Amino acid sequence: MEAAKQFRKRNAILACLQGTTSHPSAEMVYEMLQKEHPDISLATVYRNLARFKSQGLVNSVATVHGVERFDAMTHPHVHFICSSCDAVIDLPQMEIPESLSAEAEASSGCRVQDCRLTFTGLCGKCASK
Amino acid sequence: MEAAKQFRKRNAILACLQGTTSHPSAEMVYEMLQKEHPDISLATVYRNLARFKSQGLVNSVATVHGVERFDAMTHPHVHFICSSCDAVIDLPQMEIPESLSAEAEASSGCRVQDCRLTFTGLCGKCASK
DNA sequence: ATTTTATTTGCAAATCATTCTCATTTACTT
DNA sequence: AAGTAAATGAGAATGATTTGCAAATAAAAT
Repeated sequence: MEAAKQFRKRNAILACLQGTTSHPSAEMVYEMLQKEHPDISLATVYRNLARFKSQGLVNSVATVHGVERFDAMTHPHVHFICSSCDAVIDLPQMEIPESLSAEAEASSGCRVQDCRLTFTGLCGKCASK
Repeated sequence: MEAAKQFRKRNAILACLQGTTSHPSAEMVYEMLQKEHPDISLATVYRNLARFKSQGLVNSVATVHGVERFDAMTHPHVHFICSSCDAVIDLPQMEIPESLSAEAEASSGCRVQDCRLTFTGLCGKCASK
């Protein structure tokens, strides 16, 4: 059984994002793909991340120290950013209350398309140091 | 009655942020100060914004198209970002439920220091076009 | 299968926001 | 007035991201 020849690198980039919960940056994706595709270019990673974003396959969930972090999970969820180690962590147990978006629209006249809830602080590891 | 001579530009930068609800970027602050201080340098704006941030006088509330946006309001509140015109708008009517941070800590073992709730969509103006 | 056409990619240069260096200016202290 | 420390301006440096372009790859047409 062969991997499809089409879009080999593009698919690898998407698979990389889908196979991790670490919310990597473009550079992190590039490094993660080095073994599998030693000849990949960083520009290709950026290009395809931009494409995925415009297709709704991938979201940018945060910008940490000026670096964009990505997530292949399209279902909106809650994140935690560690200010010590810069980890971006899912909080899958938590739900964003449905009512919030409606409340926002009602109180402001805006049309809400997306809602993001992000905590900052110290992750478990860093807190215990 | 005279304005203090001390820190004239620094104070102007802080006053600028405190006198607007538009969540400007460093560059926008720089432009807003052109009349009052035509000789100010962009580096000074960046330097002082960084200082204010580390002093807790100013928060960075969002990064829009790679550009950091600032807010002199330290009381945590809810924001709306228009994906069409890039406005960052306060939703002062809305409260972030107190319980959320506690829930996040309980479910994750993280120590929450800050909580940010941000909606994205079309602002009133852009929605009616 | 071979030619034609369109898409994807690598590389390097360009861009843009932000930070840094360093010489100068400003304000405070004596 | 002279000394000292902090703040500033100007421009160079940095770092992330984007872009231009030519080469490689894949798809379509023959």
